[in-house]
Amino acid sequence: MSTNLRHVKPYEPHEIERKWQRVWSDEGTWRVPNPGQPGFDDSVPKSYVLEMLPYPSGEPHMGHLKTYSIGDALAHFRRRHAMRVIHPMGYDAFGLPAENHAIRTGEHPRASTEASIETFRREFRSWGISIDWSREISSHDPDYYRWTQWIFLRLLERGLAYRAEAPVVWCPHDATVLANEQVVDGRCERCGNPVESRRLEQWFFRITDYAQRLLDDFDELDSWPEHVITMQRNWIGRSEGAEVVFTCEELGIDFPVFTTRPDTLFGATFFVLAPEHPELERLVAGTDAEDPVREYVDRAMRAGIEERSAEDRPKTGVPLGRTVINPVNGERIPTFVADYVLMEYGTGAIMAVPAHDQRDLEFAQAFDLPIRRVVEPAEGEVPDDVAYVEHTAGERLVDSGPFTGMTPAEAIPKITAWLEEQGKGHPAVNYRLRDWLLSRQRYWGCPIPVVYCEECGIVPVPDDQLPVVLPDVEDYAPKGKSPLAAVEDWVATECPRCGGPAHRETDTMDTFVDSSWYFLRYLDPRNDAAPFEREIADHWMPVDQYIGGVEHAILHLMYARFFSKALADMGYLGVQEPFASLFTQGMILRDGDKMSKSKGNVVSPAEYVRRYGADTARTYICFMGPPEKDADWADAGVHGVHSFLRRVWSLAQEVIDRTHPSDPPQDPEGPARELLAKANWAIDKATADIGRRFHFHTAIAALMELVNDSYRLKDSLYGDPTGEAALRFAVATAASVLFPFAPHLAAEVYEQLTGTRVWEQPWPEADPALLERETFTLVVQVNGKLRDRIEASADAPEEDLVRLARESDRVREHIDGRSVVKEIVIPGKLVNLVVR
RNA sequence: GCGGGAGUGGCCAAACCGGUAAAGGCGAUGGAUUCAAAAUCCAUUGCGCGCAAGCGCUUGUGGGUUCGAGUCCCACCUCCCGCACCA
Repeated sequence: MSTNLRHVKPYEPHEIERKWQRVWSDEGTWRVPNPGQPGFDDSVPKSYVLEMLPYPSGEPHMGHLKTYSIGDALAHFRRRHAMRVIHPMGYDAFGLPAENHAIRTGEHPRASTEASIETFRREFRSWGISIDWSREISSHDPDYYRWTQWIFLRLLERGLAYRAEAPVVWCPHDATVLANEQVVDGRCERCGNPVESRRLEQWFFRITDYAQRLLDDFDELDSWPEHVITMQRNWIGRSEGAEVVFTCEELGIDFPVFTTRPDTLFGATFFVLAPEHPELERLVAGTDAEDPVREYVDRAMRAGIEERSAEDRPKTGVPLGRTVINPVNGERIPTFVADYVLMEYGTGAIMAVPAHDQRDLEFAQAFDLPIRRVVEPAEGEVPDDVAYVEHTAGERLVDSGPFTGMTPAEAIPKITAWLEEQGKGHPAVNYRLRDWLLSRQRYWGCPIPVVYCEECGIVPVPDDQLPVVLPDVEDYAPKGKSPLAAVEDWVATECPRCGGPAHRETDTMDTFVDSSWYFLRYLDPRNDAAPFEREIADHWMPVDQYIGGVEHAILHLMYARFFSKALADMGYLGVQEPFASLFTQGMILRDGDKMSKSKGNVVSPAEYVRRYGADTARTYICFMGPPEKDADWADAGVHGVHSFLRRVWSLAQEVIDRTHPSDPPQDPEGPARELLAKANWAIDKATADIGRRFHFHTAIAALMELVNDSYRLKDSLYGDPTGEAALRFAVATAASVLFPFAPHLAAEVYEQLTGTRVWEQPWPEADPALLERETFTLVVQVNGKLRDRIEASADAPEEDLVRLARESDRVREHIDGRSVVKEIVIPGKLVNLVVR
């Protein structure tokens, strides 16, 4: 039995952490050169390990600690597997919170943001994260946003950025437009207030051009969580069907509609336009319907998007008093305006088939319109108040002219082909994805580099005049246009093309633009001739492992994919997909809840680093459970991990004190062999858990077992050279494998034991001879129930195992006269005797 | 409604290919140490019956496949996440 440790020097995390942080900082340990720079070595593979860059606000929170603890563990693990790891850091510094703070306090967003960056930088260093600080960037730095503007101009030249009037989402509280993606349940993602629909002229990126490629290229990815791919797939929302033209003869207007069910065309009994539809005015101008329609449209536009999309809302609408012609049968059907039709999906107009669409059915019932079934199931009745939309075997078209009797699957291509012959339609693919609205009527963002000239219209700012520097303003309050509009001497400029009077664009860019290419700037951060050199980018890209919160599953990740594809198409980049592998971490909770200031349950990393040291905080984060899952922060758990680290420290101090450096023993016996085998088992398990699955918690648990066994066995090992060598090896191994999680403690202990720097050592490899056991515990079952465990020789043949099993007293009791009808033998594991 | 994920001791969790369910941690109990407490070290700790050897039960519920199921199949219940009047 082990006794209390001899008196040893106590574990002083702060002293150790300060020491190693200074070494890493002074020596630039984590710097990695680019191709062409001194020290560049292409003989080992590169690995780009990247965590999502932080938005600097206040101080880092637990989520940051988790992201960077995971990423750093991986970066260290890969470095020690002979990879050149690039592991940079930067700040997503533009954004609303700093600006809202400025509105309240008058403090310039630059001042508060840079103060926060200083705090983040200091804390990241205090965590001992292995960053190549020479590559640090911030999106609000003119040296950075100059190139954001440059990329915008390239997209503009290529027609991928454009200005257009369109129905857009407006947040009255933040007084700016938003991207569709920034609306959550009809509310502004930032401030939580209901948003409205407005028709405004805005800047867009033509991401819809890339909809199909954004879907197809999921195949190119190495390892992304399936649910993230699914979320993006749903967001892009590809539907196959047909575009069909309905014509208003009286006015000679064609109305194309998109449908996934051209087989139900003969069931169309009316036609509906969205309130935002641009042809509405023309349809009703000068008719009796004009006033009621205008009133309905006004009301629909005033109602918030949240209200409009509320569930179970009764269908409303107004007849237009016009008809359109159904191209398949020449029938004139009435037209309506109704807000259940959305302008942003399809063409903003639909053919209504109440028999086969639940929404159309509800509208038809409310307005007493005919319901005509044109697809019949093979058997069974369909209730009157339910639209028949299923696709079942044996269903057939009815009352559908020449297509009657076909199955829907047959009819869809035939009807579409017929429409095409008539010039009334064609096969079509529709996407739910909308173009990315990038302009914001706010101050703290990257200025959009264009001017408006009375003669020349929209004129890009020439490259040699970039950056368009964000000027200081007096008043940050939003007034429906950007605060920049008030800076008259900045706004007034001359046209770069004709030299005449012109004014600058005063909107700024969505901050997601800044973060759509930052991972490329890290690669060539001081380049002042281009955002990055293609050769350098192609060397490091793609990001081999990207790590961040699942909240960016759609927005950031899709935008960055789009930017990469556009840059690749323009020849600036050699990869289509920026992030080969993605890992989405779970949240840190407190008492089962998200941490938030309003709940008062926020715990800050700094407090725990101060109390226990960074190694404890980081190791605890990695020990809490599988990192992809949410996990509850528990002070008792932190304490447990701290005890473990202290056990490692104290054990090492005692071992250093009582033993002498030596090589690991060659072929030990007894407890020395047992401990050596345990150390090799721990290496094997931790390597697999970290490398294959990111299951740091089980890797750390294996180290706990190794340390526990070392405590249990150490007193029987002291005094014997072989035993002491095994003990030294076990403790050095524990430190070596612990290094990715608790780098300071591990570096200190490893140096004490071996005189070398642990990060310069290759990752340990388990000795196969020591992974194999001479004996194993044979599990003996009778009829599948565990009846005995017998120590058996590892190389015993199957017959011997069966014999051992049958000879067991406990097994014989359970056979008890019955006969063994089957013997199942799993070598090295168990024998199951089936008796009857 | 559509799509995705999850349910294992008092709590967090492990069990990777169908083969000893519960490794590791927290908590709890007992002991050592201490004037005492904290800290530390050691031991016990799924539930039930039993003095004990032992026996039985146990992975949300109910079925099935199998010599053997936490793991595979079917049906259901509960919870979480994403999207949602998407034509």
